[in-house]
Amino acid sequence: MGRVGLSTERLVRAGAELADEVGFDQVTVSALARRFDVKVASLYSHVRNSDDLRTRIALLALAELADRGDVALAGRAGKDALTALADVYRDYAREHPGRYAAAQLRLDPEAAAASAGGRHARMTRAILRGYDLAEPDQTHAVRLLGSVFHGYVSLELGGGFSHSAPDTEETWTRILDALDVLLRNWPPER
Amino acid sequence: MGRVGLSTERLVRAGAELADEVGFDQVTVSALARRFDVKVASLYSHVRNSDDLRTRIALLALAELADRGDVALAGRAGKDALTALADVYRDYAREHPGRYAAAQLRLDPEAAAASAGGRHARMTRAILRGYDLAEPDQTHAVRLLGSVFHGYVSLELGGGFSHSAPDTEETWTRILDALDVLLRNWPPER
DNA sequence: TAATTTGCCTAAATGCTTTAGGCAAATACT
DNA sequence: AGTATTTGCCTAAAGCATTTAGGCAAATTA
Repeated sequence: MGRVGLSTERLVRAGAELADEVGFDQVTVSALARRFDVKVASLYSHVRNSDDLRTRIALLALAELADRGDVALAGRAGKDALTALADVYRDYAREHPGRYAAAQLRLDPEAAAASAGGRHARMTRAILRGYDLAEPDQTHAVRLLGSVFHGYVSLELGGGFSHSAPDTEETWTRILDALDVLLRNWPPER
Repeated sequence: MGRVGLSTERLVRAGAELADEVGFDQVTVSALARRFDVKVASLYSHVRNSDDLRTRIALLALAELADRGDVALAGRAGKDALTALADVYRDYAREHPGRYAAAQLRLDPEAAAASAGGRHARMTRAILRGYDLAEPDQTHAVRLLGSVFHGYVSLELGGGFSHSAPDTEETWTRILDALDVLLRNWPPER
């Protein structure tokens, strides 16, 4: 009967933890209510609906990722920076698979604008300052890096590379080596 | 009253169409029943449950993709083959976004074994025959290609590259150019 | 201390999932 | 053809998630 002390903040945080434990698509208003030992309807004062909850978890994940990226990039350049940011994504996905899945949620334009999406784009661009790429090649490269990071991480997480030699650790470092080489020798438009 | 002529085959096919129209996660046994103008329970004779339905849609998508890949690769090698297979994935995802999302479904080991997953791996390896890569570099390269294809396609589909110049068409061809160069100059282990 | 706001509640409607059991149409057998 | 069996879709019902409306009591403010 006493008050548990709910708030949008706490719900989103707990929702993120729940996502990491049982998967983002298992994050439900009901499950969250159970976790707080509170009736379902009580959550609807703090969160508009199920969709709103998920969107907020996505925004949290994007912000956390961007924060980690900032830290990782500080004082680094070139391949050092490339590896650091790549590892941020990969490590985050492995530590927080549910949050990482949330970060992939397709956001409506309003939420997207309020998200840390811009910070992510800027971080990737910052890496490319260590390489000699003029526009529009820089944008092409930003998109390639985004594709590789996201693609590799989500395939690895989904078990796409499982139980096959060589181990994924080795592949990851070799892919980063290869990207570094590629960025230093970006082919001119033919 | 009369019989509509349901079958697992037809349900899965209709489910795939539904996925393309409203999104894979909106594919529900109920929605499918509505589409056939049949009571929900009737579907349970043809499909074990909701999960079974989704898994079957995923297997269909993987098989269709592999079929397209086979056709595209026939008679091609080197960069030609690389571009052809890459376009298969990208085009399929744009024509059938719901099926493509389904193909990303995490399958249980049994379903995975019965899936066309192996064909996909073989196709990518076939491309690499046009380049000079020995193991374990070949596996690293297979994983890189998988990451780029999947990563790019899903980011583009999710609107990750939207409303920004240059257009994604241009980026796609430049990324394939870059991959071709990279595969021809794969950096040795250092 | 009284007034107001806030936090969680009960109640109820709607919709998806799944199981159990039934009847009639289609198919196979004599 | 007539009978037996299988198959296809049905009704019924229980369980759980989502969402809204309205209420009471604790916390906050005046």
